[in-house]
Amino acid sequence: MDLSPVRVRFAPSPTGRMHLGSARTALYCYLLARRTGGTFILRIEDTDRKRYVEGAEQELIDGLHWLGLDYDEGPDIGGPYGPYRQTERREIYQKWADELVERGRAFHCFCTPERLEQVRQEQQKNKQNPRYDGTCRDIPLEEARRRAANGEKHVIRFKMPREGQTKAVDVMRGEITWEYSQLDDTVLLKSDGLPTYHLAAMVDDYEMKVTHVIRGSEWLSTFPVHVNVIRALGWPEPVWMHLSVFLKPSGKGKMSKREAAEAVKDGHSIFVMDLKDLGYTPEGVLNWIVLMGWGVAEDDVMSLDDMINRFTTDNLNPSPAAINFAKLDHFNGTHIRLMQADDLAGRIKPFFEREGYRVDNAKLLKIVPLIRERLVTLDDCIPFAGFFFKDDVSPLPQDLLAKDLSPAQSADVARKALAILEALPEISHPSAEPPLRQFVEEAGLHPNQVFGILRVAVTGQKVSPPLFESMEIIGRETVLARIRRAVDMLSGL
RNA sequence: GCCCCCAUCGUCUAGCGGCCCAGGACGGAGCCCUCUCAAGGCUCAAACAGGGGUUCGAGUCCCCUUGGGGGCACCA
Repeated sequence: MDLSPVRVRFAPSPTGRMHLGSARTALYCYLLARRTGGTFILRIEDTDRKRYVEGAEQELIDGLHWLGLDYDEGPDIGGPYGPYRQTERREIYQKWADELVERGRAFHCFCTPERLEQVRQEQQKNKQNPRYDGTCRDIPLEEARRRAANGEKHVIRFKMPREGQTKAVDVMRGEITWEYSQLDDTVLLKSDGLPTYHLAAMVDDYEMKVTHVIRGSEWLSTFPVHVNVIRALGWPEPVWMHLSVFLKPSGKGKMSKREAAEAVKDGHSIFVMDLKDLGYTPEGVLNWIVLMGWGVAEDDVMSLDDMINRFTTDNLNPSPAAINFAKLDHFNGTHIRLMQADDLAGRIKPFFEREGYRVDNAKLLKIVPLIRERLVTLDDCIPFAGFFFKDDVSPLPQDLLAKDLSPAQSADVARKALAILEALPEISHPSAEPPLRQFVEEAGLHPNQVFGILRVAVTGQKVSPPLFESMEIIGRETVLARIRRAVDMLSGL
């Protein structure tokens, strides 16, 4: 791979929520830019005002920031080639559309949408490929300009050659060939004066000196249109990469709305900002998506910096990839375990607060080592450690029963353990474990029978962080009070 | 229907003609550790879609078939 500095852009349209596919495209753009010491640009492709969604641009920006994919030029921070929002660049597209018309490579088309729709249906009925029928293709330029000047509604279409073939190179796939007979006179400028993607993106990439285009493979079919527009204008061609699509977990087809909803049901989502709320970390998400379409032989746990150092366009994978949420869970848990205690504490604190707990930082820092290797997502801190911040716990009586022991026997065990702990001036891991273990042994019980009762008594739950460490954090008086209460409950069974 | 793309374990992938009776990771199974749940360690099962070529030799190159995906808008 050539390592000279690139200029790449992530160019989403603000028409919906930021999903995994966008995130991966952005990530690869970012990696290539950072790897080569190049520039990463954010450009908003908002030329479709019908599909424009309020707030979508902000979610895109938030998503990139959350993931840590900082861009060097963009709508909110500016840059030398702005503006970076296409609706703010209309005159530029106008100018180049005119240039194409001037060069005889584009033409005014006055056909109404209704007529075109009719033609399309006719063609389909006759089993022909739907395509522009060329009605306005040969209107003399002066006449066309006169009609346009008179305010007649029109679009500008690219005048695609009628015969022969055209070729273009995608780095992942090599050379691709199309017959011109299969290509259409694509609309470049809409009747509202705004450009379509096919013009806008090419113009902006040229004006913004983009050297490498990384985009989704849904653009592969219009790829020949794009290279023809660029060549008609005599512009230098960027390096092209069309990333594979993400398939739903079953591998059968693209992620659908229904599928997306299904994912949410079991705690997952294909939307970046949902993942944040669900307790996923940028590290986990990034590590997960970077490996979908780009493979490494070994050592697949990577930080963003690792990815930058290792990324290369040489082994990008063109085949579609099925989304596998189990793998996200794995990477998320792995990165959580890799975090420094204070870092992790800072990240789970908002999740406790979201549940309404008042969080003491010093206490939180003591809890982190106890739960770190148990968290798959950050919000798992609630089931594992929520009780640390509760004034009281409410164990289920039947949960207090030890395996193979009657209520009376369980109560007896609890009473004896209580006595042992009451004899201690303070309850800590080192002070509490030896005498309790000794008791277990002398009583001929299984450790779990004794510790299980205490766990439920003290934490209120059957699954918890390690018992002695937990008791130490909770504190002697509270621990004793809770065990006394458990003794009472057991006696009443 | 037409055009284009893709094809290695269930999934994500390594492999760019001999280093591969195919490596890693997730998931699965088993064992160990163990106060619960995890984490961790060890072990196992699991793939080159099929058929033709090319070559001394093919997962790797070519063709066909099959399967999958994307697209066929005044949407991106």
